[in-house]
Amino acid sequence: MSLDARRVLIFRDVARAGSISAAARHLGWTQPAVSQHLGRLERDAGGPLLLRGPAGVTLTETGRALLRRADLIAAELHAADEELAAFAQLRGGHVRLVAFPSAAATVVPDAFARLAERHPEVVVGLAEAEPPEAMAAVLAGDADLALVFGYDGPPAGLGALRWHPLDDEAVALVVPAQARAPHGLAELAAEEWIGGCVRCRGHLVECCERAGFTPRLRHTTDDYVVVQNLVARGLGVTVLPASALSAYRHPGVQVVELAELGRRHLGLVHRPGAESVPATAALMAELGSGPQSVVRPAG
Amino acid sequence: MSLDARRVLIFRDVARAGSISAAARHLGWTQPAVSQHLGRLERDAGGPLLLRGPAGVTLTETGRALLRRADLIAAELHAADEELAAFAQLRGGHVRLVAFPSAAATVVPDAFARLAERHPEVVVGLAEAEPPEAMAAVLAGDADLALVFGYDGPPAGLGALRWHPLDDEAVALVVPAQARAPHGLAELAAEEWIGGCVRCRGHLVECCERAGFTPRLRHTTDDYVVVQNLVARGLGVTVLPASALSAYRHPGVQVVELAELGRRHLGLVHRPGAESVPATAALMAELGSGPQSVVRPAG
DNA sequence: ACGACCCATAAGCACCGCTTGGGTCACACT
DNA sequence: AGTGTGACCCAAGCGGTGCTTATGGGTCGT
Repeated sequence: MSLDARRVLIFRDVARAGSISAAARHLGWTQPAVSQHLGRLERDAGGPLLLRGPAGVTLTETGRALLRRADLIAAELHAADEELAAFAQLRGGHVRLVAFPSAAATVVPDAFARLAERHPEVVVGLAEAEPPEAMAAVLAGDADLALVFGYDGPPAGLGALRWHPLDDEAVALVVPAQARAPHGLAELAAEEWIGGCVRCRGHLVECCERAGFTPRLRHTTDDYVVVQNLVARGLGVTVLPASALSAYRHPGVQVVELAELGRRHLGLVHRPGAESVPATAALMAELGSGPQSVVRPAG
Repeated sequence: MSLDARRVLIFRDVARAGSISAAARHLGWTQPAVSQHLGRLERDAGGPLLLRGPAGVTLTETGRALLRRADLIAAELHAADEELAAFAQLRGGHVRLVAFPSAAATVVPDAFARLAERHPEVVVGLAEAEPPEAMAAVLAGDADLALVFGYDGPPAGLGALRWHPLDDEAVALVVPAQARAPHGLAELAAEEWIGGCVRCRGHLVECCERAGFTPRLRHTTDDYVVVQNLVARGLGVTVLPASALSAYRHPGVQVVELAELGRRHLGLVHRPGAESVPATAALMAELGSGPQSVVRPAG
């Protein structure tokens, strides 16, 4: 009744690949080899882990439970691998970072440059994903570190993952330059709003509802240049984090920082224990120590 | 460069046992077997993990780092083992059943009650849907089991799904009590007909066309009480399955079983392999073993 | 000095596990 | 309806992993 760790990891490959054949191709094996492993694993498990269909496999409830464990095991094994490689000093190790797009274009390259200067032997990998997906990637062992943001604290759904705060920034109201400067969100209940990315939009709606109204969302784009152009032409109002406004500021808009919009917190998410992997720790240090491109408000 | 999970766990045994020989005894192996595994693991790791001494082994710095990871992996594997054993022994697990409305109100509650008595930890879910939608739900993975019916065999559109027959019942002609008892469908070509649910209506039309005429459908309702009221008042004739007539029988109607109406087959539909998922198998057993509320005809 | 531990290495053989080559099934395409 | 494709499983074969036995070095105790 004891499971073979190797087969559990093979099962994970199958679950992630979506079919036995695809997993076999990925492993460089033939399909029956993987099939046999799964058969024995299911015999050990006492029931089917996945249902074979004409277009691949789908997990059973038992299989989904095992996959959660398998992800943890795979991630831990990978971390051990990196840690040992660093100890062996054969190479500096490998860090895989997932960052949300705007950070990937700003803070991350700086940190990568500093890391390359200080630890030239460390190899870095970068993928872009919004916070929920980024955290899922870390949880699944596909990444070591996720650069994410949350409003008024770490993002929701941390689960067993660890939160390592880096910085936080104000969120500001953006209205046309010629408009009367508002002193509260409630004054803008009648305006039309421009939404950003999914998470930003959710936060905007939340703040407005706390102020007593539901915003009428007209346009939606996550490009902060486009957003400001729309505002300058009077097509709506919006909110933007300070970093976006420091990267680009349209002359036709005015910016009003409001406490009721909360603050946007930037931070890293990782698995417990990952912070002791040298390469990961090095990247964390660079992301935390460097000159933040996130502009701190004067007050 | 990647570590073998099995060797990592063997290394953990050695570290915990304090010597290679002790770990070998614990594993039921010989000492060289463990020694060789460690050798290969250290080769993969790129450096020594433990120092061999006359009184056993002591971990190197690298080894201690690996041991921390190995403990986590072992714990996770053990947890997975227990979790899977719990599923296999039906301590927990979910089954989601989709049944057509009249069955959901009769057979299903009985089966659920028996299942709850025998396997109190199994959680069941129930949704109502007509056979085609129920089968689609199973195919889409939204349900594990569909309780459906078909005429003269399994319903059409099985596709890759499996059919598990439960029972079958006669379908009878329902005409006003004072009418002359018909001996065949063809005698009723001039009558007005009352249709039931979509599938039942389709089957009725099919049978009539096989008898040489197209029925004139006047009323349509899937309530078997209403249908019998309409028939009793001479507003039309219809067909009903035996179970509906055993649940309610209007005194003003007479019932004639006709072989040309075929039989209505009750059964379960599931995805291949699902029948051996413990929780699903348990519900299937209860649905199959219980006293059927579908009345078997005398003949 | 000798036995009792610890360990590694070498050679042999069994069996695990991957491959090859069948076959079924469902679906899409002609 | 026939055919092609891609999914899966099963059966048989064979190579290599991995366990065994056998042997030897090393360091402690007594």
